[in-house]
Amino acid sequence: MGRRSSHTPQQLKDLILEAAYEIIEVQGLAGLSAREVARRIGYSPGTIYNMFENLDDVVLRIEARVLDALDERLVAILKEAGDDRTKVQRLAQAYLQFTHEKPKLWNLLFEHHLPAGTELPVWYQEKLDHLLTRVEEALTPLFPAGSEQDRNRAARVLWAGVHGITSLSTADKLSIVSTEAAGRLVDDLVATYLAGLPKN
Amino acid sequence: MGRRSSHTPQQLKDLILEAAYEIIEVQGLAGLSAREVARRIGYSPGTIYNMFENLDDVVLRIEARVLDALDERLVAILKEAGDDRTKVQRLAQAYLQFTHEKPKLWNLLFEHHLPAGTELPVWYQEKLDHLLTRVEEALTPLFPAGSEQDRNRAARVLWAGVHGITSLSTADKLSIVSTEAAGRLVDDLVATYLAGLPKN
DNA sequence: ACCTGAACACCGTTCAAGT
DNA sequence: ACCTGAACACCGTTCAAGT
Repeated sequence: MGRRSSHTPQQLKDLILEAAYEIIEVQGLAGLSAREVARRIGYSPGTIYNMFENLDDVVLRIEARVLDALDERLVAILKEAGDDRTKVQRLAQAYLQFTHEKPKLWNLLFEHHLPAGTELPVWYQEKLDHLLTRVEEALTPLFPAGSEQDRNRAARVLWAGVHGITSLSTADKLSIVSTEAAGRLVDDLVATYLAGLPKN
Repeated sequence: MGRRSSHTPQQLKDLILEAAYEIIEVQGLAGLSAREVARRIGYSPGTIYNMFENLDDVVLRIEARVLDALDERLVAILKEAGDDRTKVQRLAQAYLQFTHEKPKLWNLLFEHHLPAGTELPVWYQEKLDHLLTRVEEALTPLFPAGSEQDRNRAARVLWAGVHGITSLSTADKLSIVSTEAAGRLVDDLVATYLAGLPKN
């Protein structure tokens, strides 16, 4: 059939991504389908495949938006004035808050798996590395010069630790009842871990 | 149609669970379908629904087996003699090792979501609580009497922290390269966190 | 050139009907 | 009583054909 296009390719891509974003935000990855996206934007399913390689490609671009949104928040905190340890605490709390605000979108990053044999794109790994860099930055004043390796290990441990708390708490798998309780665990992790670092 | 049953109901249930376990172990949750299970055991798809409520019910029972298998390992470690802090380290390493041995089965616990509005069954929550109890047990000698609340918070923080490291490392989202590197992060988390606890 | 929509190969789940 | 398998309402993805 075919009809005269009423959208530029770029507009069409954005339309698709917006629709996918909304579906995931409300219903999670399980609610997403190419056919549902097509229905919402008033195009046929085939159109999705004219604009993107496949559904995984669409999902990966939503993930990119989520990673960028979190990065913005972390950057804003790093710009604030404040005590070094407090800044690390704020980063951790910002992560927790972000995941509790948009749990389905955040969960997407861990629910979604590429088919076996497919690797995450390089730009995706770079975005992850970038987030880790924000934590490393905040930790720099707490480590003596030349101990980048220790600092980077600490950044990974704290990052993963906060991730574990948020992940188990949003999944209701930590036998805690509230977001506040999760916040206390995050505070405790950061405070106690930092207190346990070798003095310098 | 219908044919004379060649299996007792219990045998049939076990057959279904075994088939589902194998599919998930090799292909992950994405590879599981009621039709594929039926094919493997030589019954029709409808039979799955005679024996279980639905596919989620089957998956939940696989999850139960996984949780039980981890619990067994933790119990074995608690029975060993050894330094208190070392025991906590061993528990954490056992968790890491378990998740790296059976990554798809372990991932199941976090990939699988019940439909909106459905809650995890009570027995599932109890199994989770039970695992947490193992960590609390190992931490008891490290806390003064009467500080159960602090101890339980520490157990949750360590549990979630180790979970975060294993989860991000098996998903390749921590910019680390090896299981050994993940092991070092786990050691560092436990050692540094325990070192940072208020002295008693 | 752009977009469609039928087609293919799948799903989960139900339930009337057959042995 | 037990089990089937057709039926319903979905999927992702492709690609010949229509405008």
